Amino acid sequence: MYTLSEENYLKAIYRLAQQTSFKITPTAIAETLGNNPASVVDMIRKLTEKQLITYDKKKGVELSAQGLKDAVLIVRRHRLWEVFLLEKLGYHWDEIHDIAEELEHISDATLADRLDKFLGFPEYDPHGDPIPKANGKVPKPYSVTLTDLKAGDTCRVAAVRDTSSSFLQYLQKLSIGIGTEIQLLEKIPFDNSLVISISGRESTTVSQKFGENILVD
Amino acid sequence: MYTLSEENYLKAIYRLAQQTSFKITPTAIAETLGNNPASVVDMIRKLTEKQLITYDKKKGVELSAQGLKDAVLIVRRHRLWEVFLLEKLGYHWDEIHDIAEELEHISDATLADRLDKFLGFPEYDPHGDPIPKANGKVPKPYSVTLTDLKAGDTCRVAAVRDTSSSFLQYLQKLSIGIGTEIQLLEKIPFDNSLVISISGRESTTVSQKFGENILVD
DNA sequence: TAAAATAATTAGTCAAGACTAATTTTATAA
DNA sequence: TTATAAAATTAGTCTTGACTAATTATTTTA
Repeated sequence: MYTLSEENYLKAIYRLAQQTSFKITPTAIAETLGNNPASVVDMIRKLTEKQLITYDKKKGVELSAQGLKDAVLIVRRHRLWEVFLLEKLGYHWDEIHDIAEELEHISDATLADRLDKFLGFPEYDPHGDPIPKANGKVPKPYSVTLTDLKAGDTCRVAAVRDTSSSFLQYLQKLSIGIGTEIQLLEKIPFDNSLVISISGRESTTVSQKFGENILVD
Repeated sequence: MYTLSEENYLKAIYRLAQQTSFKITPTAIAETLGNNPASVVDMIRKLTEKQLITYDKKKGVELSAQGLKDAVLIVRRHRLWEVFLLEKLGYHWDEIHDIAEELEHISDATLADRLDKFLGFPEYDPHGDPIPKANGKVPKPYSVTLTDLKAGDTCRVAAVRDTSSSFLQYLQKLSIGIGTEIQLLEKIPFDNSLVISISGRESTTVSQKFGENILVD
């Protein structure tokens, strides 16, 4: 299909498009991938030539129909492999992301669909992200974060935005997983820290950054 | 661990060492990988620097202890993934090799062992090749080929040497699989063709090349 | 609006890993 | 044993996808 690099750019652009409503700039892509903006400009040229994206100073980078289709497939594969690693091979929450980053590039045409069937057509991956369907349809992802709540509100954790093992290990330590009930007790105006109660237990304080990475139902 | 290329060279050298008793030359490696001998010489230098192989005009290329260990792990991963693809995802015999060529490079440290356990510690892959154990021990592969038999001998197919889909599809057409009974009726001296009876049915003639790629029990 | 800061781009470089063409070494055959 | 063929090696090139440094555009901010 494409090179590893091309696939990673497509995926990064797709993720940015999902997460933010701002236009997608070379700098934003560079930050996402940990690359130099100059390298990104090169790849933008390449992907534009292959008609996988369009780039316009005003509108930023956008996926073409084909680019979107390809990006969705990569995300589908990633999330299916995560389910496999967790459910079938017994990995933990915080271990699966990096392995799925490799597995998502396996290119066989029928692999994703076979895996999907083998796993029983799961709707969400272990981080709560929706798994794109075989037809390319993507269930609407959760979008309300803990920081969007008002003091006093109670919710359940539906998904996590950051899937790094450092974040997931922190969640583990706090006994937070998908489905955990959280009540927002207070927002500290100074730095937007959040005082929360996890599963009805005594209160804990977490940062704004933490709250922005917890998606709730 | 290593680059894709390095891993493929290690695997190719390992396979050659298993298959032939001749010394392993740059040309032989080049043929195996479909590369130019000049490229092979470059990589021999690189792998020698990394102490994964030794190279001596007299002895040819040999894997070091470390190189052997790494090569065996790659082969272990390849064969385990083949079992997974066939048994769990329902792929056919002739489809799994190429996908496993990609999957074998997934580098997580515990993946092979988890997969092994998940699959129930299989001894052989779908082509009859022995799956190296977690401790690096490799069960002795089958080594007697159809061409080694005498006219009149009967045997069972234990493994196939060539795992290309063209060969496997040919076997499919002849209704030959692992375990199939074959009797060698006659060897044609002119070109070493073999007249065989498959599962006791009427005779078929196959080439010497064919016979060399069927390992029997 | 002009100055300063930030972002985007260009130009040139580098490493990996392939290639071709040319040369040297080794093996085979007359 | 010399001539020829085959194999190995060297030298130089190419592509991919990164980089840095320098330059040009575009935003912010004073």
